[in-house]
Amino acid sequence: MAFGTQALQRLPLYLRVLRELAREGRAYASGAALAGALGIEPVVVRKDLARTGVRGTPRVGFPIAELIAELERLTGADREVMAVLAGVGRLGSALLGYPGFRRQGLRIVAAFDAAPERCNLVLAGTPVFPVATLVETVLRLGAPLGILTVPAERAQRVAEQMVAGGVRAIWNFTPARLDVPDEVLVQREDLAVSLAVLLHRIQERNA
Amino acid sequence: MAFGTQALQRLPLYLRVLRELAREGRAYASGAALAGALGIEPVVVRKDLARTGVRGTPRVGFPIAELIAELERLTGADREVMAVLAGVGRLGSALLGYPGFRRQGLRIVAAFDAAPERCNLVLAGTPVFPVATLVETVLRLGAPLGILTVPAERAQRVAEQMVAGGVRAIWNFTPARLDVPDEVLVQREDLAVSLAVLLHRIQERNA
DNA sequence: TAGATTGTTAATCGATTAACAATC
DNA sequence: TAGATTGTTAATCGATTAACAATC
Repeated sequence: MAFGTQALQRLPLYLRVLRELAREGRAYASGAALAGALGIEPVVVRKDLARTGVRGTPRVGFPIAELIAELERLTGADREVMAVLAGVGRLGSALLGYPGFRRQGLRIVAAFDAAPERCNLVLAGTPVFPVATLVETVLRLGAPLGILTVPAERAQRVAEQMVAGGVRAIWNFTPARLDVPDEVLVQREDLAVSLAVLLHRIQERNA
Repeated sequence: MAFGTQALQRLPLYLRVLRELAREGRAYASGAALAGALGIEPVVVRKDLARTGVRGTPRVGFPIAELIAELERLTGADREVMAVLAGVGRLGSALLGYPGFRRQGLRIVAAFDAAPERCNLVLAGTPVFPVATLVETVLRLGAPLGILTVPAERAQRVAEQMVAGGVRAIWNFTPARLDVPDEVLVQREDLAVSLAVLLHRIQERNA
């Protein structure tokens, strides 16, 4: 069963609430309880959960453990994915230190930077290498995912090196549009876009 | 004319391409040129631009300067918005140093942190104060926007302090759901959600 | 006039919401 | 049996795509 982008974005939110409920010792959760915790409509929850294949019981709710397992599978949290990160600036080191990623199955196994003074360090458990060694290191490690946090003007070149190293997907935190082969999946994470949306909404609300 | 979320997210992308074209000395851009640069369909560009109210000329294209001015207005980049930031950890300092925000009209006028050793510094031009002074400082400055980059377990409390200080909107970088008055706009920026979407897509493509 | 490009209307697609039947 | 909750079908809404008319 395929999930649309919107439904997909809700899955990790359900997961978070369900883990909280599991920690409290609950075994079942109603759609209404999940909806309430997230501030969304119960029918949305029922539709989403129906598509996971996990069946609820009327008057009882959905089995939490089963839902967690299935949602972890759907969000990729049940397996480890090796990643490399290029660009150990402020944002790059913030991502290296982000504790939640590990829980979602992301293993950043190597980082790269152009500045010699940032190389041969270990940041948050991840060794930092000179960017010149990126292609060979990614090839050797076989990491399928590249995280791009370099300055925008270097983004295309480093992306190409990642592709040469064999990554199948790039998580692009730069505003640059990347020209890479079709089979390489690029997900853009653009704070400037988010800020523009936020500022527009603030304006709209003031009007 | 109201923009939906999707259309709204494309506006800053048009803006970026148009600024680039303006820098090259171009005065007009066709919808097809914009579409090509962004990898989207020309009809989407025409629809979006039609809603800005800027009219194009057949065989010529859209007037770049006029479009830029209108898109800056729609994305809030034509006015300054004062913001305060709470939580000067790795992510918080990354945001303080992000050069693009300034260009979009965001002025982070004060930052706050619970750790004394991070207070009374100036980071990327922004002074850092003890979080205990947040309410009074925000009241004094009149900043309408709060940026929340504290640990998740402190998010609710700091959000309440921001609201007490009078912010009208919160840009929430924590995974916490915030319970604030309805009139306070909350925009969530959840990297865990993005990562889940990315991992799902990687899995899907491998299947 | 011919051709390229904008602008618009209609069709399609996907997501959300409403209504209600099924089930424990 | 009654009532609460799940599951599903139909209606609505919004965004995208297709087709084509209008314009320079």
